[in-house]
Amino acid sequence: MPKEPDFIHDLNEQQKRAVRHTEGPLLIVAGAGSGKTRVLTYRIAYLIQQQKAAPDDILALTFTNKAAKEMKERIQQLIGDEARKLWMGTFHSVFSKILRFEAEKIGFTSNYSIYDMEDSKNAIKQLLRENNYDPKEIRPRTIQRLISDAKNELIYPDHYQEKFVHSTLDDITAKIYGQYVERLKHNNAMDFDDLLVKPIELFQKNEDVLEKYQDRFKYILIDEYQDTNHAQYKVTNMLAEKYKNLCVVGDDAQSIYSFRGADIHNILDFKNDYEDAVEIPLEQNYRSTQAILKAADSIIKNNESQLDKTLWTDNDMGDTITVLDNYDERDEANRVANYIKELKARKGYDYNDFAILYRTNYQSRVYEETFRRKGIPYQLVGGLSFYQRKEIKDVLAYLTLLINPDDDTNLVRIINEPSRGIGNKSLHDLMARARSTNQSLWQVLKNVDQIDLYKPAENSVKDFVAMINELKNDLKNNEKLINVTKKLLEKSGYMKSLVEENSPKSMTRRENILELENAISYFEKNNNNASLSSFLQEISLITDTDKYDEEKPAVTMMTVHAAKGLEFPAVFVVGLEEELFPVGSRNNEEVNIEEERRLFYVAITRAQEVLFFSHCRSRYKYGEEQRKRRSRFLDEVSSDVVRTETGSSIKQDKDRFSEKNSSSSQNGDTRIEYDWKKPLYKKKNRSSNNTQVYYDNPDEDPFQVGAKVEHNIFGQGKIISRSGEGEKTKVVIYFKERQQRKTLMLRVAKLRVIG
DNA sequence: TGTAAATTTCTTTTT
DNA sequence: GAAATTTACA
Repeated sequence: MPKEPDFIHDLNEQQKRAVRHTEGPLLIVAGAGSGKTRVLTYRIAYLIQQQKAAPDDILALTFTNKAAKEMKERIQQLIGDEARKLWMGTFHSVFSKILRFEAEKIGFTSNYSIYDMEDSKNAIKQLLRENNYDPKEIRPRTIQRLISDAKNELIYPDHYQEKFVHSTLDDITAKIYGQYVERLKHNNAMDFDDLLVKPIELFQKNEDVLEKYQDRFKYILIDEYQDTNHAQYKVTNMLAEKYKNLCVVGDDAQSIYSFRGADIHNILDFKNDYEDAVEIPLEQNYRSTQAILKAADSIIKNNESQLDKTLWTDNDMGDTITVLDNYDERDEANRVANYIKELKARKGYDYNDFAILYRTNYQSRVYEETFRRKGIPYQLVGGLSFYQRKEIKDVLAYLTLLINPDDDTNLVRIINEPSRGIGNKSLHDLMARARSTNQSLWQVLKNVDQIDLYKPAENSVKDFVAMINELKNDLKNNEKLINVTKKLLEKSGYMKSLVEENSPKSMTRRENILELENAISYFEKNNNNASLSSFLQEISLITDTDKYDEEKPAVTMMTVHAAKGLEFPAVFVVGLEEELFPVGSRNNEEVNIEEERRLFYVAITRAQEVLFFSHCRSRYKYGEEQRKRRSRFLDEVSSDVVRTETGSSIKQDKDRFSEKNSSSSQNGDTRIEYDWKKPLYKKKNRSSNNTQVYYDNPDEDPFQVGAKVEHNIFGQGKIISRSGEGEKTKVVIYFKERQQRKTLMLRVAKLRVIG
C-alpha cells in the first residue's frame, strides 16, 4: 500500500477517521460548517492515492451540479488530472446519463425528452381535458403533486388504485397517473421523478445491467443524505448491494426537502440497513462565531426529533446578532441596504461577502428595486431561471422535436409559435385524430392529407413538416448545432416575429436567445462529440444554484433552500414573520413546523461572522397590505446573543404603534407593542402600491419633468408635465417613436428612467 | 384566427 | 401586483 499522502494532515481526528475508513458502509454525521465537503474530497482523493480504486470506480452524488464541479476541481488539485474520470453529479444528472445508455431496455430511446414541472403540468392538464375534467376544478398542479409523491414512494399506477382510492381526488389521480405514465412513454419523455424511478425499473428487469453498474461503481458517496427520498434511497442501495462501499454524509438537523419526498429516516435508519455501518460524527464547526452557533443551537433544540450531537467551535464569540424590527418590507430593504453599506465601510467587506436569505422567491423583488436605486450590485439566484423563460423553452422545444418528434407536449408548444395559422380548432382536430388512431401528433401531421382540415391550416402544417424535416436532415448530416439553431430561428419565423414586435420585451427575448446561442456554441466547443441530445439533457438539469458565482462582486439574494451548503461572512435572514417564516398553511394542510425550524437553522448556520434577522409589521401580499406578527422563531433564539433595533419609521408612527415596555418578551429587550390585528390605513405621502414612486425623500423621485423614460409598449419618451400627488401622480409623456402624447398614472405605468 | 381586455389565481421551498 | 387564463371583438 502506498504511503499516506501528506494532505491527510490537513484534517482533524474525526475527519481523518472518516477519510481512512475506506471499506464498508460509513455514515458521516456532519454538523453545519464541519468541513464535510473537505472530508468528501479528501476521501475520494485518498481512495485513489491508496490505489483502492481507480477514478472511474467511484460514484459521488451531490446536491447540485456546481458542488460536483467544485469537488472535482479540488480533487484534481490533490491527485491530478485523473480526477476527470470520476462520476460526479446530482442524482438526476448521473442517472439521466445512465438512462441514455440503457433507454432501449425499458422502451425508450436515448433521445428521450426531459420534462420540467411546466411540461409535466401541461401533459397532465391535457389528460384532464381528455378525460372531461375541468382543469379549473381539478387543478393539474394538485394531480401532478400527488403523482410525483407516488413516484418518489415507488408506488406505481396499479398500486395507487389499491392504496389510495378513498376520495374522488384519489380516484381521478389513479386514473390520470396511469394515463400520464403511458403518455410520457408514448412521447419518449421522462419527468424529473422518472430519472430516479426508471433506473430502478431498469435494474429490476435487467439483472445483468444492475451488475454491470454495481461493478462499475465500487465506491459510492452520497452528500446531503438527509434529503434523499425513497427512490434515491432504493436506487443507491441497489447499486451498493454488491460491494457495500457506501459512504453517506448528512445532517438530520438540515433536512429541508420533505415536500419533495425527502425522508429523514434514510439517515436515521442507515445503521439498521447496514449492520456493520460505522458512524463518525463531525462536530467541530470551522465556519461561524460562537454567538451564531449559540443562536443556531437554541433554535434546533426546540425540535423533538433530532440526533444527539454537539457542535462546537474554537472561533471567537463574535458580534451580537441584530434583529431589525421594521415598518414594512420597503423599510426592511432600506435598512438592510444601509447596513450593507455601513458594514462594507466599517469592516472592509466586499459586496460578495453578503447574502440576503428569505423563505419565498417573491420577497426578492423589493430588494432588487431598493438595491438598484441605491446602486448596490446584487445577484439573484433562483426565481425564474434562464431556461424556464418562454422564448428559451420555445427554442428548446423546437430543438427537442428534431431528435424526438413524437414528443407531443413539445410539439404542441411550438406548432403555432409564432402564429402560423394553426389555431385552437385545427390543433384540436389534429389531436383528436392522433388519439383515435393511437399515433403521435407528428405522425398525424406528416399525413395531414388524410384528414379534412381547414385549408389554410393544412397548408401551414405542410410547411411546418417540411421545415422540421429539413432541419432534421441537417442534423443528420452532422451540421453544427449552432448553425441548425440559427437556421431554425430564421425558418420558423421566430426571430422575425420578435423583430417585428419591436417592443422592449421582445428585445429582451432576442437578447436571451442570443445568450442561448452562445451557450450552444460554448457547449459545442467544449465537448468533442457534442450531440443535441446531450446538450438538451445537460441544460434541462441545470439548477438555480449552479449559476451562483461567489467571485462576482455583488450581494447574493436567494431562498434559504438555495443557500444550503453555502457560507457568507455576513447574512441577513429577512421576513421572519408568522405565516411567512414559518410559512402559513395552505388549505388545511398542516405546516411541518419542525422542518421550518430546520430551515431557519440552515439559514443561521450560513453565517460566518455577522448575522441579522429582520421582520416587518406589515407586508404586501396579493397586492394587499397585511399586518404581520413576528416569527415565533425569534423568541426561541437565546436572548444573550441578540439585540433588537426598532426602525425609526415605527417610532414616528404613533397612530399605529404605542410604545410599551414589554415584560413578556423572552429576550428582555424593549419592544414596541402593536395591535397586529388592527387594520391598516393608507400612509400619507407614500404610494402604497407602486414601487416606482417610493423614495427615501421626494428629491430622489426620478420621474420629474424633463426626465427621459421608457415604457414597455410605447417605447422611449420624455416627461412634459406632472400633476397630482402620491398614488395619484400623473405624468404627460411625449413618445418620440410614436410621435404622440400620453397621460399616464405613475402608479400604473411601468416606467423606467433612461440615460 | 389573432388580439386586447377582463377575469382569476397565485406565493412555499426544487431536482 | 403579476401571470395565466378566459372572454369579447375585429
